[in-house]
Amino acid sequence: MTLTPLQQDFILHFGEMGNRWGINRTVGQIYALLFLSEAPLNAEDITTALSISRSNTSMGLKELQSWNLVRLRHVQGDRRDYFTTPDDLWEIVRTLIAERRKREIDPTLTKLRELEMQGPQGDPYAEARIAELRELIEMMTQFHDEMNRLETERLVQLMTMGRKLGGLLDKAPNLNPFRRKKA
Amino acid sequence: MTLTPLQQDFILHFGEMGNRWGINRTVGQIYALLFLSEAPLNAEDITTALSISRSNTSMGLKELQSWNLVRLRHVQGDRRDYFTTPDDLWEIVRTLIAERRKREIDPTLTKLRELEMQGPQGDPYAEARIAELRELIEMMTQFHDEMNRLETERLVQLMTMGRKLGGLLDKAPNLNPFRRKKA
DNA sequence: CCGTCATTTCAGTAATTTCTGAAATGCATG
DNA sequence: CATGCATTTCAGAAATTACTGAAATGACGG
Repeated sequence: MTLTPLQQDFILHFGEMGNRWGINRTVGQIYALLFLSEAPLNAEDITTALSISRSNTSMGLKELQSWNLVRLRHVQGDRRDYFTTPDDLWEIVRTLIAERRKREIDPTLTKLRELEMQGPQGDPYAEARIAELRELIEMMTQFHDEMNRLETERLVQLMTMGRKLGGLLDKAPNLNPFRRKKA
Repeated sequence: MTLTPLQQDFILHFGEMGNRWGINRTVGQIYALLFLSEAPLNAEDITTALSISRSNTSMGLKELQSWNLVRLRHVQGDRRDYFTTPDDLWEIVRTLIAERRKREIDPTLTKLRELEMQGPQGDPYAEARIAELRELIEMMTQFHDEMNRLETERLVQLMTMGRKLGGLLDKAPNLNPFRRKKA
């Protein structure tokens, strides 16, 4: 496995960004390599392409699988595991959002509910703050569930509406208690 | 500064989650403490409440300021700096999204554009993949810009529409080339 | 079952990040 | 312009995370 300069550049960037994305450099690089490769790659391919140890590749792939970011494939007459990323970028985005929610949001929602279950503790401000935060997170996760239900085509329609979105909301029936707080 | 059990529990949770959110434990704890405190706190308050070093507090506050997550306040006749979090949770969410975009998305968008500027490199698959990724990120960042322009009231209206959202899109004028790909 | 090859695990090491105490800097007041 | 506080900086220590090579496990074909 030898890389083109374009691949090199892209892979190094993903490696650097890995930290910020909550994965390590190697995992970012493995993902970038798979993302740019049309054909599925096996662990040996990845190991040589990135000049890392075989065990590091194994751990990186395990991590990517735990994120549901790679797909396992098999090639006829070859017992090694091959990996790819989905062709559909929207599928990748959906996965990323779902997994980040699972890791970054859901545990906190659980904790907030747990704290509220314990009832008043004589700290009204903190209790109100926690309740408000829980409500907001619930609203956002419910919205995410709804967005997830939409077909990609609809999602793209919504996202490309631009300035028209405000106008469309005007036409919507008055569905909820938050609408028109003041006016 | 002595903490209630409720505060303790919440603060420890935010500390643990800090890693996953791309900040460290201390920064998460400082934020949690400020979030639950009605009155602004100074660095000394934070240092004693969390049993950390004064310098660690200083660095943590600097980090939170770089994220625009805390507000600096001053108290009459006291030359120390006091800190709070915004009362409005939606403002906090907007800030979080904006800052994460700045750190996690924008640099990659820049890099992708840079790679495309270099023109064809004889690797059509990788080039197509990069172009597709750039387009998707551009669509999402533009959508984010639009959402950001909406007043909170409108945002809440949109988010609480639930199942009605699909129906509303039906009523929307056909604005874009992605709509109705097949049918 | 045996041998071969692929993958995973794991203990030790390397690299990185976080935290501390001490020193330096900044800044308002008398 | 010295003094007293508040804050920041920074070098080293402590803690955590990432990576490697070697050994263990698994899985298939003969």
